[in-house]
Amino acid sequence: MVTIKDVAKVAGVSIATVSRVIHDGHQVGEACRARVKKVIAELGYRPNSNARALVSKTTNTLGVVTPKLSMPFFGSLASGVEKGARENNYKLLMSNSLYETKSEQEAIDSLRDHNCQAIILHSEYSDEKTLLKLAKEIPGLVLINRYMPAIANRCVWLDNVAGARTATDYLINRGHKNFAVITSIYQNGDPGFRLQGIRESLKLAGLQLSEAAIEESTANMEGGEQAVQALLNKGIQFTALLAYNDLMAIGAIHALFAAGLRVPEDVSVIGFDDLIVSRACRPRLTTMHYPVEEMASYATKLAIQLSDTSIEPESRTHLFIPQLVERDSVADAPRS
Amino acid sequence: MVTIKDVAKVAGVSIATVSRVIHDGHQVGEACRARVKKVIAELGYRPNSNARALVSKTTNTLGVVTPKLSMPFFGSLASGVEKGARENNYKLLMSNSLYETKSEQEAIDSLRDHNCQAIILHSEYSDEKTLLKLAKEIPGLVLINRYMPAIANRCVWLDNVAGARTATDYLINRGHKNFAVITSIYQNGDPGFRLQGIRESLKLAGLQLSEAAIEESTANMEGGEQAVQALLNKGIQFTALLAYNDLMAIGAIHALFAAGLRVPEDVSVIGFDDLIVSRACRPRLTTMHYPVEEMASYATKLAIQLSDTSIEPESRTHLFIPQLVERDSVADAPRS
DNA sequence: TTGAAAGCGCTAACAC
DNA sequence: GTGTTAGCGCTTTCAA
Repeated sequence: MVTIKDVAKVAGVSIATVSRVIHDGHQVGEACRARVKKVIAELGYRPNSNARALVSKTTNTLGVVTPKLSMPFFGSLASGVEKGARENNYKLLMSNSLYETKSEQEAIDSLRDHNCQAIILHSEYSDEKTLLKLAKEIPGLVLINRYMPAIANRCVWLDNVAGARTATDYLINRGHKNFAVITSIYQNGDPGFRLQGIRESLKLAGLQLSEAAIEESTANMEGGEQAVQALLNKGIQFTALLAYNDLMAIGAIHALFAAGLRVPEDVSVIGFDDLIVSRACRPRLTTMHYPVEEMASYATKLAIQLSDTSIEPESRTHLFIPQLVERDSVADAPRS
Repeated sequence: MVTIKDVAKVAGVSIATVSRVIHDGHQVGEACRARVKKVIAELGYRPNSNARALVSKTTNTLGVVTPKLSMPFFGSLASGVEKGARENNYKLLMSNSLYETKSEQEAIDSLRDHNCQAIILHSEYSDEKTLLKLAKEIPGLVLINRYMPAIANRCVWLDNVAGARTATDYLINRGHKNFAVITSIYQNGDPGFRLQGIRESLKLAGLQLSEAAIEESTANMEGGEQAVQALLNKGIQFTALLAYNDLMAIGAIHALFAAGLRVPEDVSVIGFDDLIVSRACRPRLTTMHYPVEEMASYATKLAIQLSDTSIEPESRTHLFIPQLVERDSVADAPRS
């Protein structure tokens, strides 16, 4: 490993001078700078970032904590963070929380040991108190996909209620009157907000949504399938189905076809998230676009900005609005 | 920030003693150890990993370089690495190469600056010379999804040829005689091997595969669609279609249905990779399972092992075999 | 414009 | 058992 000393020795200068030319210091003579640069190139010298971090206390390192990278949604989130990090010349430290409060905490601690200046956290289960405490301790902490009024300027989140309302209104405008909903058994966070949006829109339109027409299951394809089967078994009549997310919507489509119903001719189905799978099913899924990757890059830049405590943080909110993506799983309500 | 000095002062011992109890040193008195531990807990002391890395030259940090995290395949890869890292108590540094040789190199360099001891690299475009040089310099470097005989014991790869043969043989055994193939325009790496496997099996079975029945396109859904349209436009007759990967297979299914052909009744389609999308399409895709996540964890453990140069590396090969996953997109050849 | 030197937080000899 | 001390590679005063 070639160190700053080696460079200094070969170039015949002091290590201070080498350090200066690395930092583009203008207080170095032309000839000297050129010589040092040449030696650096020849030796292939690269500053040791640990040493640098130790003395300067600035690591240019950013951490992300997400539940599980193998889920496409979080892959996109990570990708957005990576983009933001790269553009700002930051390194990216990554840790999965596996949906557990304990490993989430461990993940965060480990990032702090590394002097991460900025942290992007996707937390569903940690309670507000923990998060608030964390936010106080780490200036560069940004929450993604969660909103807490007390630290509003450090939350990058999606208006799930508005998204669900857009989806519901769209179905209403297409003439649908009989709705069913499949959602997650865990109603805290996103699922709860989306259900709320659905309820609001339906109520405003004077439409009924009986509790029996709301089926809870796991938030994946299998869950979607089971939920629809349950709905069908109960004899619920519906021409429009709102799913908590794309995966459930796709499971629903499978179950619907299996039951001899056509999508969208008999039943219109709408998803939420706009994952890549939504273009894989047939019919292609109409859904609400969740701009995760964009939000993640945004959150990254925000976190980096906030980590510089010399800058007064703006007290603004960072809210994104999901957009409807029309594909082929929704049609006008059939004339009955 | 609380340092080892603070702990020493409060506990009334020297920093060396604190360091010893941290490292579970058995050369510390019972009472003393207990007291130090108590102080550590009270103060919430956590060792600074940069300082630690600087002096001990061991960072317990592992890096991954993949093209793009938002692609489900790489998300799974990253997830597997994360698992391996977590299990070995390593931190994970992540960098996207975006399919460019230049940023791939930058990504690797940045990992080296951080004293990563182990690196998992998914490289498609770097040439062998570069890779070989890198491997020589970094003992803990492991290549995933690429095989180079010179460093066979540091490659974790998939037998694409065998996988393609399995897929092809399966179709042959189902009575198919008229084959078509859709593959990537880039034939280096995976696509080339898979095509080779197809050719081998077909030849062995005495079946023809005209060049016209092989259509190249981009390796995604759109590409799959276009390729099938091109095949159809050319008037190619086929009852079995082998796709380079799941995404192309799904695009193919869309195009087939659009053309009034049924899958699998008229045409059987088989994919490769077994991404989550393969369960999203209808019919569900029969495909070859690529155990990325498992391979990635394996590669991670291997890299960590190799990075410890005191251990003699085994000179074995790390080859994984894809398995057939039967779902609903393949049927017996129709009687003509 | 350049160099000497202090010190970031920690580990690991080496003393006692 | 426990303390003292010399660095790890670097940045950053402070002098010259």
